[in-house]
Amino acid sequence: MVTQSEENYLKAIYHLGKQGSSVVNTNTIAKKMTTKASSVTDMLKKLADKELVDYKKYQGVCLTKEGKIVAANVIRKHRLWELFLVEKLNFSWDEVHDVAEQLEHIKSKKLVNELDAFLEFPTHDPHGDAIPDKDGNIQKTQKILLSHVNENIVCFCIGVKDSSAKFLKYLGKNNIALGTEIRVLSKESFDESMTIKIDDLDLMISKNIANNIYVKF
Amino acid sequence: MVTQSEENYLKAIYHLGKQGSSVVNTNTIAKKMTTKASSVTDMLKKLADKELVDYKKYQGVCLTKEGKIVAANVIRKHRLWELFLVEKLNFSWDEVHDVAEQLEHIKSKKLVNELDAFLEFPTHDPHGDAIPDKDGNIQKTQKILLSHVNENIVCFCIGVKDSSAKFLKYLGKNNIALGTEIRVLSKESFDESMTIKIDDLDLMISKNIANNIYVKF
DNA sequence: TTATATTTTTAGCCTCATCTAAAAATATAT
DNA sequence: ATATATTTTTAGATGAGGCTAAAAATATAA
Repeated sequence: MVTQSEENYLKAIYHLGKQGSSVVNTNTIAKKMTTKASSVTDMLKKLADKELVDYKKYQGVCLTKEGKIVAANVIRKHRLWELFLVEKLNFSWDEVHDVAEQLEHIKSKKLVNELDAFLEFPTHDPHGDAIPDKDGNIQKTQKILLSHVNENIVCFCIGVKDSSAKFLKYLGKNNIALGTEIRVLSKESFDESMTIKIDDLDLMISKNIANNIYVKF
Repeated sequence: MVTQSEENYLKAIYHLGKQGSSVVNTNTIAKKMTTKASSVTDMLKKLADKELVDYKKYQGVCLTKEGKIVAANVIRKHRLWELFLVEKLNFSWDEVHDVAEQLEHIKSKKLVNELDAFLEFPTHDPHGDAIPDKDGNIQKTQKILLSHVNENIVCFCIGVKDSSAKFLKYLGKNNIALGTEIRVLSKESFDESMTIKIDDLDLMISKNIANNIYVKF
């Protein structure tokens, strides 16, 4: 049995390394999880005993095959629940995270599969992140930062890098959601701010904003 | 903060006394929760400190007003989730319990209220038990055991006393569900078995079965 | 009413996940 | 290369929730 806490560590390692394949440091994990390095060390030992991570003292960790499957499954559940909350229960995309953090730990194969079917086998969550399939495989799409799009090009919002409630609220206020069409009108080379058109409305955004929106063509 | 374990104890006390108002013994709780009496005593002290129960050493416990609200809220969540699983995710009524035991502990006011609305403000769960409202008030309906119904009377299944998977499976096999019309054809005074008609099919049931089905007229 | 049985509580110990403080290993800078 | 800084691990403690075994309170029976 994998505990809730163990699942959270596996998820963090998965997110910090590329799908958990590259080595992640103790301190990095501690920061991500707002806990102490000593607590991380303890947990890494436990996860290593269970063969969910490859861990060498002082050398960092990465996930084993089994560890990746567990992590991907937790993330799958998290993202399915997020979508459920937004699509069926009127949550806005900045409200879903805390609840999904709880729901992702519910243990029931049937529940996940039925939820998946109920949502008609979605591929992406409300933030544009891909939902891993039953086997933990995750579909990669060509994501480009809005800040890298040239003048007079039309693109579509497919996700965000910063998914803090504050940023999501800002996007909501300016009618930027998943699928929203964005035309880059002009780029200011001085401060790298840009003017974009959304629903026939012009909007000036800073470099910082443009750097946190993923788009595709 | 009320922990998951505390919620489970409150729920047990609620179920064992009439809505937690009557005094419940340590051993009774221990049996219900398949734990040891000593563990129960420890928890009762903790709950008493938090003013969720009224507890006097050796004299048993009952819930305080606050304790009742917490318990009713957990039960409300449990029953809403059960209904969700059956109505939206194709669970059968003998499959829902374990998952609902997990889901009932998810903390989010918005989630419960939206789920309630999504299910169109239901009053009863898939086993026929009333769902407490937001304030913890529970609607009582006139429940009669099928075994007490007289010959030639028509009634409707509104719930079960025994909600074990085994019993629920038996009912499913014989097409007895919530709302099913049941006509009592004859009662055998010798062993108190009865013959009933369901969907034009005659069925012989033992006293034990008839004693675990609630009906109304 | 005294002895016996049952129930409940106490005392002490265990595991899990966390912490602090100190020690050990590794990395960086002069 | 040696001293200093940083990172990581170890050692020992804590609180929650559970356990066993023994003691204390209550209930039952002779």
